[in-house]
Amino acid sequence: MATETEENYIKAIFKITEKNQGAANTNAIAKHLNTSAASVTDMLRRLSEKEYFHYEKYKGVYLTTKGIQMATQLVRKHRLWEAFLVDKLGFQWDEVHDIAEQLEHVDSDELIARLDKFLGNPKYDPHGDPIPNAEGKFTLRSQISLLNLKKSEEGTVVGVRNNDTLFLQYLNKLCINLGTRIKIISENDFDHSKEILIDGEIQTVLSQKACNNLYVKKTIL
Amino acid sequence: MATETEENYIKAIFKITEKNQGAANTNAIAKHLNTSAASVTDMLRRLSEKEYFHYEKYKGVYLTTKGIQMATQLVRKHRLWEAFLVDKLGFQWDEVHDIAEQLEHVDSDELIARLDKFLGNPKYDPHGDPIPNAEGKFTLRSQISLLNLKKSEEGTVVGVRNNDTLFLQYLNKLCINLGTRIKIISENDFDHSKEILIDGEIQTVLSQKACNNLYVKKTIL
DNA sequence: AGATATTTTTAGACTAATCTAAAATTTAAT
DNA sequence: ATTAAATTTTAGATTAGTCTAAAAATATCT
Repeated sequence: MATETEENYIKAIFKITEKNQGAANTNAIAKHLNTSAASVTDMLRRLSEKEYFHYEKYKGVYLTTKGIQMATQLVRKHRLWEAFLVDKLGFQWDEVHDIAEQLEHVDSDELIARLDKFLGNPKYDPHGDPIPNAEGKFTLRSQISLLNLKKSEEGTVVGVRNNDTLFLQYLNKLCINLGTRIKIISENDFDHSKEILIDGEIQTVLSQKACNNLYVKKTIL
Repeated sequence: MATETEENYIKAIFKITEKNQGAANTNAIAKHLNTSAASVTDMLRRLSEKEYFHYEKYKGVYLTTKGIQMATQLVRKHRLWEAFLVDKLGFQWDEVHDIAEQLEHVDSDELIARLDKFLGNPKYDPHGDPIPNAEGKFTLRSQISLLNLKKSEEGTVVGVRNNDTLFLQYLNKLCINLGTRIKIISENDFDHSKEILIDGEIQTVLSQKACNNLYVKKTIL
């Protein structure tokens, strides 16, 4: 089991990398945890032995699969507790963060499974943020166009911007339907076209215009 | 705010003095907290500056009013969480202690007030132990579970904890009803079962689970 | 009362997490 | 391409909580 401090470091790194798209640097983590850069370096050096993340001196840090799993479960716990505090105890949505911050460190899988069920397996917390399931999967609520999906990210098709027949026929030919999984293999900076993988099988290229027309729910993990 | 460790020391001292009627000694605290006597001495010396208790070398320790208040609030929090885990999340009464042990350290008076209300201001936890109110007062039980009846003590059945059909049928078979007198003949330290005498006639053995489920009014002898 | 056993405390050391100040490295700018 | 600025790391210290082994105090038993 990880200590509370360790869990907070993992969560901070997760949040920073989620936002910044790239390694989390020492100063950002220090600011996030309200501690000194020296402390962070120290902690990263010791914690990196536990393989939650990759750490290279002066190069910042990014989570391993193990680290991402841990962070996702923490997010799940945090958001379930927030849902409990608002839905059951009648707190306002802006009063619950600090309490959930404490509750999320309580260690019991059984507790979280039962809490989830008690709340009716909610998909979103009181802030509208998605609650990961026990396996760590969750979809972003707001659908985004494929334009906003970055390299190596994945999403599920949920719709199109407009029902242009030609576009729908085009999608058909590519075997892209509602529910189809799409992964971004690479992005072309010149014309903003994207190389994509359809349902883990077919590989093709979509133009910027096509990407803009296609809505997906982003898959985390 | 006290650290989690500090809170655990206060609670241990409270429980020991509650039982032993007198100062809590070093060894007892060490055993209770599963730590060494040396660590306890060390902790007592440092903690006594915070005026939660009086400490004199070699003489043991007893709580001040401040310490008793703190301990009582911890007990309140612990028992409210246990009630939540059993009544709302469907845990068994014997599964909740370790989880409540973690939850009780979450720091928010507002949270506890709302939890209390949400549970319907319960007077007793799932083990039949009384829950102190926000001011630290709690009602003495006139009814206690058979668990708390010691060897050679006697009581009259006044109720059951929950109306589990199987349990009621079981009681029926043993000729145990409201008003039945029960005397404890012996206690088994291994599995906490008790040998009992029913209405001065029938002798049998009740498991810990059965004892916990059966409420009696203790007969003053 | 004196010897023995038990309990408690001290001494010294360890780990996790933190700090400040100084040194090293990377990034940005002229 | 140097220099300046920002970032990151090291060095050395601190605090809370813990440990073992040894010393000191108290309790127990003839």
